[in-house]
Amino acid sequence: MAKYIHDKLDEKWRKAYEKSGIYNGKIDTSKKKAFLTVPVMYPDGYLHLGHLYTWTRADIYARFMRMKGYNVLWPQGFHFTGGPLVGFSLRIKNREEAVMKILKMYKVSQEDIDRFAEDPLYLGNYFAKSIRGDFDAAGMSIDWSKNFSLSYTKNYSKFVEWQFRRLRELGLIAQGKHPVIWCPREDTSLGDHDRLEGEGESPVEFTIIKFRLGDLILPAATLRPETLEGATNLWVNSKIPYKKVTFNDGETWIVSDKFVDKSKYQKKINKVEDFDIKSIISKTVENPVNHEAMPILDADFVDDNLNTAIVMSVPMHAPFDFVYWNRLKKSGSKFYREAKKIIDVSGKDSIDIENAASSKTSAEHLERLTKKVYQSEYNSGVFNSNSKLLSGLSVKEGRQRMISELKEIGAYDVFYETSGRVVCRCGAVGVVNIVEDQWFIRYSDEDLKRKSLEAVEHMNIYPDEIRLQLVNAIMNMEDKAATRTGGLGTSLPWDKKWLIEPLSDSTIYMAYYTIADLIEKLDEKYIDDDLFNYLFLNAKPKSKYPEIVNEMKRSFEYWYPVDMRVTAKELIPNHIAFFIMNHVAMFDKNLWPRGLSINGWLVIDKLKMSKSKGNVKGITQTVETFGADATRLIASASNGMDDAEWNIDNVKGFVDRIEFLLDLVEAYNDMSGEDKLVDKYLHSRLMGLLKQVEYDYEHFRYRSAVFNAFFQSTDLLRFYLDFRGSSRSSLKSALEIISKMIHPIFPFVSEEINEKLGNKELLESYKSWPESAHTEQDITLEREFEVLNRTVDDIKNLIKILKLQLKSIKIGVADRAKFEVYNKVVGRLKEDRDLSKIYKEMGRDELVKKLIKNPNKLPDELRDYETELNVLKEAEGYISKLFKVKVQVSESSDDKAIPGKPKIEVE
RNA sequence: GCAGGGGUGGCGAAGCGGUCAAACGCGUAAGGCUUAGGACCUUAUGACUCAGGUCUUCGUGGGUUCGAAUCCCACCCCCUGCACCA
Repeated sequence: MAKYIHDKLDEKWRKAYEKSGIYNGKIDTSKKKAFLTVPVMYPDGYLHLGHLYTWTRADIYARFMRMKGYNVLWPQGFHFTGGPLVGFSLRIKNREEAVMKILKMYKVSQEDIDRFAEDPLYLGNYFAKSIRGDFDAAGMSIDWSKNFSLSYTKNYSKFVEWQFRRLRELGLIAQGKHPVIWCPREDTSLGDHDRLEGEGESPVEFTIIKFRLGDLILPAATLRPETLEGATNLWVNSKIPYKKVTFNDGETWIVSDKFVDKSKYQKKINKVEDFDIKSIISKTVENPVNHEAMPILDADFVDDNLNTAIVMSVPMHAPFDFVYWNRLKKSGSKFYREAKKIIDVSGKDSIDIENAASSKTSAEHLERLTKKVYQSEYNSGVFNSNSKLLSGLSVKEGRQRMISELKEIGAYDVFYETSGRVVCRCGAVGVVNIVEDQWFIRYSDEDLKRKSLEAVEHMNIYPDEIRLQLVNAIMNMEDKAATRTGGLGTSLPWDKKWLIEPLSDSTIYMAYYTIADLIEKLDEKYIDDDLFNYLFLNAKPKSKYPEIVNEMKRSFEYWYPVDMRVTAKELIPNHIAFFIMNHVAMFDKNLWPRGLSINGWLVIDKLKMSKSKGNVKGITQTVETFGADATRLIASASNGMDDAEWNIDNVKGFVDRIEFLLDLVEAYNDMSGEDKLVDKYLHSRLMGLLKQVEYDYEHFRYRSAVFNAFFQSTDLLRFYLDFRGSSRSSLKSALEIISKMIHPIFPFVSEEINEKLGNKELLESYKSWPESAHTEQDITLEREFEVLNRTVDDIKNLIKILKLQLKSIKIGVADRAKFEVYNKVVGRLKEDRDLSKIYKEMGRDELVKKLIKNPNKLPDELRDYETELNVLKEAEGYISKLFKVKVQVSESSDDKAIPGKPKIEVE
């Protein structure tokens, strides 16, 4: 038994590849090129199998392409821009428990931990190194000579500055105001990852309707200004404190105490005074649109965490309002009057608030109901004649109409509120701040969108469903805020207080890979916009450049555009869309991206479990335990972008089969059998698999690739040996094909097999992928081997049923005449399936009756008499070995012997 | 709300108009092996049968077709993303 000792084997071949320099992309104009990239990652922690999934998929592409004769460049950089490194450093500084536990688990020295807390760059470089080590251990064929970090590498920052000046020249940069969730304590924007609570919450625009009470303004905040004509009153809450705020524009508002703090980010405050809300309860304001009187009433559901804490009451369109309004009716209040319903919803979406909110009045129930009412009215509501202003309009139209009406009469304002509670890591509750001078990239530009869609149309996208998603993402693209105030990054060249944020400084960096190593050798004085214009936009050179610049230009022109970008699906609506759109904006059409391959998430079941046991498996540990090749099996977790559950038990079957192949590689040389039908079958099947596997690799269907290239092919070999196949040349050729088919996925073990077969060259050093096109498959023969397998199953079945002590087996293959009838029926069935007609045409043959008796099981494959007979005859020994009795195969004219289904007699 | 994806056996997951009771893997059961456990091997795993047979299933309800898990329509349910944040 050959033992699969992966660590030795891995090391041997890793070194061989390193020495060969195959991973280093060198210009070779005699070869077609393939430029592969995977997005840069943040070096803010250790790599785990989930990350490795994407990179392994990319690596398989790289290796497959090399075997197909392509010159492959696959560089990899890291991303330092923005918050992640700074954030991680801060968490270490705060000695957050979860973070410290991980660092301890990986045995990071105290000295390093202390430096992490002070120096995010040190931290980034530390983890970048660790991640590189993991990639190498797992056999990634990355060209590290072109590694750099965004935007930490100084020359890359210059490249980004050039990009932004160019975008500005193209009219794709704009400045404007922008609502952002803000930490009032730290005075910075509050990103998702900086939040203790409220991930995914965003600013929501509320309409403020100004109700006037003398000089005072009662600002009711609402998401549904269109219901104003159905309003009966205002609600305030006497249990919460209110203030009288005078703003710089001269208006004085009555609002909750809590609102005052929030409002200063959106309006300039002049003066704040205490206010006794009870002093205005029961007074009346006027509805600014229909001039009806609206009393100010007390209600304890008014929440001062939300907005102004002045609520416009619309009982027939808001369940909470209805419940409280209904109480007035019951208590016989003088303020009660009939509330008007102004929006109708037809059909089954209609909700009767009177019914739904009368019996059950729990807050949860009312909240759910509110959502439903809001949705159904927004989607299919129409204003009825109770609304003078909006009658006949849909709710969507009515809202716009009402807003312009309110603007006209000076009763309109807006206020942004967070869509849910947001809490900063520092503990402060987040508010919405309106940033006045934010810089945007104008992704909404129609011309840019149009050209980007054109780019997408010409891209190879795997799986192709992604194309639709990408088209939608681009069509719906709005302007993107491209700058921020905190974190790491490149300053905006014309407004230095801003840093270019990470999704905006990482859109065309793939072009920089092609010069990343060379530019470091160039004198700084040449590195400016003129250089980049010359290199990337083919502008006339402004200076006389040293030779290295021409080398850079040749490199860019050889490798560009990006042929394949491999990434996980969450980047489609943002990074991938930006990547495409910036290429379209900056570069000529022939430099636009050409390919995209998307994967889902990898869910690692068993590893999580072992983690809780304290038995952590990072990449290094996994590779040490199972070997690089076995670790790479994760790539087979899924065919497309579905999330894949991965179970480390899969590795067991892998080792078993690898050892089988290694054994066979030792043993095949001693075999000396003749070539028989089974050898033809073996070859035919392998050719079929090869064709399938090639398709699988080309379409990034790696689950299927592993299944066919590895599991199916080893099953086939096992069958061949069980069948007593023993041809030395057949086995050698089979092992050769299999080792090549599995090589992109299992590069190291396949090289070992390849070497033992006597091949000296590395499989990626020449065009080694076997051709399958010229070799015809023998489908008829394959079918007859299926007949054999089915017959064996049937025999097993019979023995079980009869419970007999088996003495001998007789197999009767149908005679030549039956095959003729059979093939005639099959041929006829290809024309149409009118069974009664066929029955008439074919005559009252017993066999015809049998064949078409069950419409679900109509035969559809032609069969060959001689092949069937010969295959089964050759299989006599095989069947005899299986059942350990004498087997006799002969022709039979018995009715039970049907083509494809021989007669079986057991005794 | 907008956009995208999905509902198949105990589980994961193939199939995407015709040998589909449904690949492959896991789990489970029985047997072999073993001092025992693990690993490994064999068999079974929708129901009813017992000479290779029959019936019922692929979210729900309709439709197209000789034939549908696969195509069309409607409905129900689930997941993901929605931007200044990686």
